[in-house]
Amino acid sequence: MSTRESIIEVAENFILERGYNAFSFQDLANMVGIKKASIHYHFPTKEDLGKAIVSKFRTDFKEWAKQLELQGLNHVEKLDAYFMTYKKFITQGDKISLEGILGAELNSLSEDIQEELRLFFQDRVKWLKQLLTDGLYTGEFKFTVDVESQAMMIVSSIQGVLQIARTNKNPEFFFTVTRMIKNSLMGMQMPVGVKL
Amino acid sequence: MSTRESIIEVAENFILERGYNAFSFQDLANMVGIKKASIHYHFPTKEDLGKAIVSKFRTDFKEWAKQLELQGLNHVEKLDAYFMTYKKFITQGDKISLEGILGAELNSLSEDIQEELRLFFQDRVKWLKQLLTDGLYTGEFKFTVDVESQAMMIVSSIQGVLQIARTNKNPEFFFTVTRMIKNSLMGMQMPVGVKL
DNA sequence: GTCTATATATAGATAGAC
DNA sequence: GTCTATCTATATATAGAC
Repeated sequence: MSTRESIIEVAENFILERGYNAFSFQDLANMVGIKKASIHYHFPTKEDLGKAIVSKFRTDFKEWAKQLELQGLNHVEKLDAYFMTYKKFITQGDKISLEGILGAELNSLSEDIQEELRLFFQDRVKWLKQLLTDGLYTGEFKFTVDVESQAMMIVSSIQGVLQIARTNKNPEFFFTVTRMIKNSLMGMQMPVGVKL
Repeated sequence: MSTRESIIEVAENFILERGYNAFSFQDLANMVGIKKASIHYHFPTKEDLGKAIVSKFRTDFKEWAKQLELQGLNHVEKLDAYFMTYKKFITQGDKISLEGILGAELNSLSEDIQEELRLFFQDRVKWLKQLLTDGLYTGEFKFTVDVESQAMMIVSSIQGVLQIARTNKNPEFFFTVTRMIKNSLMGMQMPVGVKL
């Protein structure tokens, strides 16, 4: 892995763990094992680094979606796969989603990063809307609200529960919420008495 | 209003707008109209100020809940009132919820503030669970999942949608999600074709 | 209770040697 | 591409006068 890639990886972890405003080039340098001036060689400003990371997330998501298509999954399985992309944040390290942290810090970020974040959000909503539309058509999903609202509800609750699960040190919340979303979409009722 | 109260009010706005890590005592001093050394007289450290603010939110919520009881509202109206406590974040200023921003910045906050935030979250979930339980009993609410999961779903989606609505400059998302929550709780179906 | 002045540390960033 | 050295700005925080 190139130094540039190492920097991005370390910075990405810092952002998801602590936030964009709570790590420094010095922190990066320490983790990567180079001096902080060297970080500036790869990313002249912190903003450049921030943009590169959000951009990478967009690219990675598109690649993920492309690979997913090759797996011949049904729409319920694709929904599960979508949830799984978030599961690692809560089970592997003390992280939340990129949208969650950058959306929270929004007004302290450069306009460029904000815009890239909006595009990232739109990518995901667009993908979800397509999934919901297709799943409705095949009969796998049975909800009655319009797909846009349904997609909004999904992204909102995922983003929120990741933060809430971490704050309260209870990863189980994540699974409770994703299970509810899934059951709701499939027109099923949740078994009464599920305890947290 | 005392200087101490002014400081808290200004700091509160900064936190909800930019986050805890993106405002300084100098910023506070400028807004309040005193020198930054004077801020330290009221709050020796930034952490003291942070704790005071989360603590104030807890007190305010308890007071709000107490006042609400005096108004003789039914459970659906109480739910609406709960939503309204968040509405101002999105309509009055470019803010998100305290849980949202501090939950996102969690790992950069002191353990004391984290703990106070957990208590704040628990206050709200406890209140919601009681509302849901009572509303089920009266027949105003008709959901079948356990109240704990339902409460989790509500707080998650509210927290998430506040951030998403702000990021995408679309306050309407907030109303879409709260309407869906309400309809879901009341066992109603959302009208098809609601456009965003 | 608010001020001026200052201490100390660290932030983001650049210059220039190797 | 990485380093040492340095710059400038700003952060949190304190001392002590008024």
